[in-house]
Amino acid sequence: MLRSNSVTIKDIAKKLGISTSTVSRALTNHSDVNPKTKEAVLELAQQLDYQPNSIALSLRKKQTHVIGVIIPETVNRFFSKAIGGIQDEASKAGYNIMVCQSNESQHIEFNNIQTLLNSFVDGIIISVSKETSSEKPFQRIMDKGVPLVFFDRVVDTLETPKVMSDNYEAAFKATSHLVEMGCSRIARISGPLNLYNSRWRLKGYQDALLHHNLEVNEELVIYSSYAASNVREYTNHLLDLPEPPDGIFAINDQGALEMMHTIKQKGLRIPEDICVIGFNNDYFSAFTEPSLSSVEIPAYELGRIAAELLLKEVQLDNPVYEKRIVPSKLVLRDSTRRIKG
Amino acid sequence: MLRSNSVTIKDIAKKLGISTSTVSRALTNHSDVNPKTKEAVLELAQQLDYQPNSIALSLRKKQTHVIGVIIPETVNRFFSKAIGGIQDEASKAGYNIMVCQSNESQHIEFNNIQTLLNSFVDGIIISVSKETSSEKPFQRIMDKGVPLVFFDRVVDTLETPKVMSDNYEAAFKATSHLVEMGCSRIARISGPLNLYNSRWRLKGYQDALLHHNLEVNEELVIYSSYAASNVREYTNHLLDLPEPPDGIFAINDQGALEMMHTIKQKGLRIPEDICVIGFNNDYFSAFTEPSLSSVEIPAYELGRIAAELLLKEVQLDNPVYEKRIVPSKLVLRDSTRRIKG
DNA sequence: TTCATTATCGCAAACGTTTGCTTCCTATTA
DNA sequence: TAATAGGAAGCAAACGTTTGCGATAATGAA
Repeated sequence: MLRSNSVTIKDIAKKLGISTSTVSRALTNHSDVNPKTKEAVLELAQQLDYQPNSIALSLRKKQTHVIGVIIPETVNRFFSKAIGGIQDEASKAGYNIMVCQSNESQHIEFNNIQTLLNSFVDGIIISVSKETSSEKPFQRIMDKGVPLVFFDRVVDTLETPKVMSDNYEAAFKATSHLVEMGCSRIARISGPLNLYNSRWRLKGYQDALLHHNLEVNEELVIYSSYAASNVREYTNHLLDLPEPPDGIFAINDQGALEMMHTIKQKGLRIPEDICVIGFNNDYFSAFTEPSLSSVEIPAYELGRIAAELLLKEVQLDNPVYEKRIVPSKLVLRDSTRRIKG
Repeated sequence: MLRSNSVTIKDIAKKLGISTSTVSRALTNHSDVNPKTKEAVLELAQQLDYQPNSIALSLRKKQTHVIGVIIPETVNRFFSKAIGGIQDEASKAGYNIMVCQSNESQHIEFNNIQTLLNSFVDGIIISVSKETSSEKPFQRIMDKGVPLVFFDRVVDTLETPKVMSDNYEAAFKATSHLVEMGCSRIARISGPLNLYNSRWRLKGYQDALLHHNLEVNEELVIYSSYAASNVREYTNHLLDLPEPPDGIFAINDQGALEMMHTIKQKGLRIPEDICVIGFNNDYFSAFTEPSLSSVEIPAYELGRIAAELLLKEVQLDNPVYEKRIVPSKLVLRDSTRRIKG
């Protein structure tokens, strides 16, 4: 509030008996300024610890050097890693980021967008909430001429840069791996199908089964929200089936961990009786009992590339609708390591 | 860039044939404006989807409604939870947050401060890096009249609001619990001692031992950075001691998990041969084998309170140096559950 | 009718910059 | 010597608001 009045360009001008224009030009390395006065300005600026007022700059230049980021939630390790990538790339270019979380709510997500637009961010990077079904809010961003980049959870129908992992292929690989380990009844815990990712992962899972001449059994597919609340419930449901699964492709490592816990409580052995593979390769997965196989999605890289694409869009005037796919990696551990059945 | 020129107060004024002052007054609910014109302004504003330019407002009012947050790293679940608390509290008051991570580097932390000050944030919430030793940068923030609040990792010598957990008591409780479970040679993995938290946790550990008439044995204290790289190394070192520990108070759950893994590989049983207790109660800790006892620090609440204190400081003009301690909670599980003796 | 009061509104400055245009001065050239 | 070029600097507008002050008109009272 009573912010000690910081030194402005005017102070320098007054103290040097010159006009603000000249000071400005000296500071911004423009032409039309005598080397001597320029030096004097720079010296005084340094001495007075002058810092340009970025608010005034933003108003004048109509750009804030801030990019907005909307993610479902920070506590999700995948997204916090992605934020790291975004931030590193942004700060390299002199940009700051303003993070909002949608808490997986379409409504909050909409508010976030409003907030960021009102703050005049130079661009927005977003990974949509699992509720999100309408593309209107995003269309609105684009209509306003604000660069927009999707990452991971994309809205595929919009003509704007996107970066995501090879969801289909990742699921195909993971499922095929289970088959190769001798599993024939493979369950899949799927995310909500309005998410592009969930749809393609499910398709990858299904196609992998077909590719190995296995039938796709709808009773082995669980449609879960990402909330971890009912993991035990559907795990027991699967295990109590007349013909229970002998392999599980979980929604993520967190879910897989809890599933393994439930499975073991039931007296079943992993991987002998049932194989489990996760998703995202969380940091604890190497230390679980048994250690958990997983699919590694390079979250940091996803974020970094998203920022890269956005900055390209912000700085150049001609938009390029680039769609970048980053490869995933199968990380094999004990939870799927068994002699072929 | 080619941001479609949004509608301003001028547009409304022109279209209504009145001055911008009147429009402003109508919009801000000031006096001195005819109810009829006011209504007309409001209606047109709505119709044109007028959004006040927050940049111009910031310049004029000298406040940005943005609060800066500096944390060691987003991927650390403790801090991402805290961010959640900060954000929820901030947005309730119409504030946005700008997050920077120091990556545990004092140098980057300094840059972050610079960045945030240049962005004219209305206040700063910070949890210092583990490298941080100097208090100068923070003094500088305060000298500039920018409200500053520390949370969790505080610099205790500065006269500014702080919120933290009861580190001493938490460590005392955890250590005492191990003693009560029959441990007499309890190892402690400590964080770097320039951190206030680490010092007090160490003291709580030591005092608990003394309180139970056990000797404090320096060879059982490992000074670790938070980097997880050398966990296996020092775990083996401890286990290979002539008189190895029969209890471990780990630096956090992540470290504890890896330690448990190493311990089991060595053929030792948990908790029979050695008890392990962690810190922070990570979400996987209920599912490890054995499940991991831990100390729960309410990170979200810590963040929320930090924002609460900061906003109080921002909005009122007279600063209050409040120091808030939030209680921790022992979460007991199988890794310390054994018959005494 | 006249004066004072009040309601309503506009003017213009201010926040801290940038920048197109103008101005002034010096030095070069014919 | 006069014309001109060009270097160096200032003026003022602009970005979108808010707000103190003054202006105008209408209203009421005397």
